[in-house]
Amino acid sequence: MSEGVEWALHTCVNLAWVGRPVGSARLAAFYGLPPAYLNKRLQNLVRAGILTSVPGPKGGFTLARDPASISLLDVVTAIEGPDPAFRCTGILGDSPWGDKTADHPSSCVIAVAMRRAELAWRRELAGQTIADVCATVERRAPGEPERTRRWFG
Amino acid sequence: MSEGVEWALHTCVNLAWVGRPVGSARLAAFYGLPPAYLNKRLQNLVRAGILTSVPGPKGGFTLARDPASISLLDVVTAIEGPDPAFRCTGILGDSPWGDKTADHPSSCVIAVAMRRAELAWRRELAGQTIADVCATVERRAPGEPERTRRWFG
DNA sequence: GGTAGCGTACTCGGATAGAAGTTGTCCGAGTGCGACAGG
DNA sequence: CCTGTCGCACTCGGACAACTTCTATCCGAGTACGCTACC
Repeated sequence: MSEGVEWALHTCVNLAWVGRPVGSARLAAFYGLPPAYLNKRLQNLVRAGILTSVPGPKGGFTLARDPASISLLDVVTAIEGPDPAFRCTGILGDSPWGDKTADHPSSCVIAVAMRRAELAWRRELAGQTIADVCATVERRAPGEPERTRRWFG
Repeated sequence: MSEGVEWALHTCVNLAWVGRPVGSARLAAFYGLPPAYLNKRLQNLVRAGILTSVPGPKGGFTLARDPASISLLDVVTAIEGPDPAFRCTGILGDSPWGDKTADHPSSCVIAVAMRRAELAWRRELAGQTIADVCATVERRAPGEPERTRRWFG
């Protein structure tokens, strides 16, 4: 899985705490990440409707909607793309008595088993939101949001 | 995810049906796959203790143990490696007040959430064995094992 | 005719190229602020 | 002193390389069979 997923998730949490536009350069400086590349990843989140971007001075990135409505799956999908990790190429259709017209991703027993596992993965990710992460961190370290907000301000 | 995972899974099912050594060339011919590359992947399964290899004529690959004791997770892990898809690099330690000595993969809320999801994925995969897949296919197409055995023989 | 030795053909196994995706970098288009000149 | 205009600095956004991983291929080491020659 892309390393950008980790960056995007942590950045979303920071943005949830700050609450106003922050430039990619400053967001990257917080973790010592390459600014341009983080920018490239945040663009993925903008296209997915997770962030909104504001150009010009005082511009930057902000969460496009409430943190409680942004699941971890949303972020992961925005970065990694919508394709499942296991992709059935339908090699059963290439077997001696294979049917190339059949819908193998749906009929192949192996493909179904793999998709079921991936669905369980997605369900877990969809059940956790950015707001949940923020709440857990805040419960563990109550001063974290304020401290972060100050650093970015 | 590597495409070789799909090849390895289907090949394991075929090997379970045939029950005796089959060379990688013939296994690859069944699906029209590149023989040498399939061989390379089956070597991964040998190292993982899933298959046994027999050199020389009449040689080839065989399941090393009962199909009921080979889970889909075993095969996936053998091909993809033991590392989890999401890898916590501990960027929290690089934040302004980050602690580089902390065990971030265990303490970071995001890392924990991602690992939980991946655990659900692994659990689903571990719950399905090659024998289960064989049984499901056989229930749907009763003649499949015999037909496959004949093609390889 | 039976048997020991040898050659051959076939297998796996690891070392070697090519393609694709990820990671990293750069520069251009657009925007808001601040300075400056004029009224 | 107030206001309209201009320049500038800062932002995102997409286009352009370097590197790692995946895909594909080739050739060498080892083994079992089959043939041959000998007893």
